[in-house]
Amino acid sequence: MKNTPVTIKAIAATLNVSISTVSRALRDMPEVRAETRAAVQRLAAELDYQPNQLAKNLLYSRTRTIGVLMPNLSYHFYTAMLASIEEAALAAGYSLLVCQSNESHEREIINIQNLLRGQVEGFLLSVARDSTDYEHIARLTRRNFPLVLFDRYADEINASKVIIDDKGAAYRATEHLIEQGCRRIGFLAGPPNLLISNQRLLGYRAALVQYGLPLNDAYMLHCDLTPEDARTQTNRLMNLPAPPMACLWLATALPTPPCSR
Amino acid sequence: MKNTPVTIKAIAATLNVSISTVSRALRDMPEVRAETRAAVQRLAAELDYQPNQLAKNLLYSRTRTIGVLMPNLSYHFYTAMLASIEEAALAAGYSLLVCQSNESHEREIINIQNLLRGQVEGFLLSVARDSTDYEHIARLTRRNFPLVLFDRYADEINASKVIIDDKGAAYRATEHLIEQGCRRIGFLAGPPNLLISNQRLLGYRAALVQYGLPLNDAYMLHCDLTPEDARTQTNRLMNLPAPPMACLWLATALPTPPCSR
DNA sequence: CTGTTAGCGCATTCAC
DNA sequence: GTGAATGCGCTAACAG
Repeated sequence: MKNTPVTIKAIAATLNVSISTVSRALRDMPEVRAETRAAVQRLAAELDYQPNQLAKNLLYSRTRTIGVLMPNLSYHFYTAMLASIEEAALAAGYSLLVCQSNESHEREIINIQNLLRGQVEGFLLSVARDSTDYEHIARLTRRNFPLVLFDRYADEINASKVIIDDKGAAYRATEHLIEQGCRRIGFLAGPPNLLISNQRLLGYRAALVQYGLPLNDAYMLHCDLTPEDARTQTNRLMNLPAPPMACLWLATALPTPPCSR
Repeated sequence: MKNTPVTIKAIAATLNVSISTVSRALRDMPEVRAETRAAVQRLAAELDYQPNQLAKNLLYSRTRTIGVLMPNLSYHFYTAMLASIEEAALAAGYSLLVCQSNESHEREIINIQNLLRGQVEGFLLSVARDSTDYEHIARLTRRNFPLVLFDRYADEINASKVIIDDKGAAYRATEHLIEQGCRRIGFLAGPPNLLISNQRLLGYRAALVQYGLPLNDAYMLHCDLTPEDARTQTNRLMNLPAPPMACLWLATALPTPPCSR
């Protein structure tokens, strides 16, 4: 059960050298006689010695672990992000402590606590749908704790952010539809308390205004990111007396719709 | 930058008590005078004292962390599993170190190394598509390292397994199609070196035999789990002179097909 | 009720 | 070249 009973001390004892010599030999330090080093390394290999990372962690106060907090991994967007994050982390010799908030504010708080307890060196996080206040995150930034937000963010949070130009992108997408000849364009936005929803909505509205099209509230619906609600809201749009000729979705935030083919 | 400069020792110093008293007070041990405990706890709260988990880890040789190795999180099946695993882990006070092998044998080996280094207390893993030998996993079981396989397994691996009756399920599914009147049934199996692929294939074949239907090799294709190959193999089936009237997929292992609606 | 000591496994001074 | 001693932060005997 015990993972690694074989310690540096044990090696030192059987070889009749000191602990520090073993430590040095194992790390190929120059000031160690070749024969001694060889002997130590041979025995270490034989015993399948594994340095105790826990001890090193304490000594260096480092864990080489990054906490990742995702709203929901059933959105393919986040899964794809996770794959990339993992690749970069692996290349840098880091591991990932991964949690999902399931879009819940409370879960987000609990998870942050939990990750902190696991002594992550920093956080990557995308805020949950149901998070409205950000005190739990502010606590991190006040401590100057390494933190990067991605995709979903909030102006109140003073941290590095990896985001897109939500407003501009929505503007250009809307513009494209207008240029294709669409005059009635629907917009299925994400939850109203998510900043990216509103930014995109702004872009959409700006484009309509710019092109002299009417702003019709019936064409702008919010969706709470569940497949059910996505369906409900879509139906509401399509059942309008004059249904939209095209519709923009907050695609990255929507769960992959069940595929019926 | 330093996460927790405030240690138990610092508190002890400012309060003029011993380190152990602080330790005891903080953990609500009975043998501490009420006033002392109150004073300690007040100061600790004020300073936002956080016990150094690294030190505890070393002391107890425990990390409360479980390693999870998934073939690929873009398969919705694994994402769903991860959500459940996480829930159970959280409830038990554990964190998850998550890795993806991306179906690669080498990545699987590297990830196991990596997770071990992160000092996980045990593993949950589903073998990668490209893993043919299992020496890297045997190394774990030989050490008696806590390990549970799920979904994908191998007979050579001597560990607890959370799996389904692949053969029986495929048998019943095939039987169902036969009862619906299908006489030509296709079977799109997973990669040949995945045991679950073969188990399901066995069930399919057994059902055909049982019902006196011919075994036609042209109806049994392997698919390497990429969307591209899934499409290719499906086309091969459908372009047969007498294409199958129905087809069984190794659904859990296939990536969610891009949804075009 | 409280303080002192020892030790988790390792790296790192500082001596010799 | 090598060894003895110190400490990372904390808990657990063992005294008082």
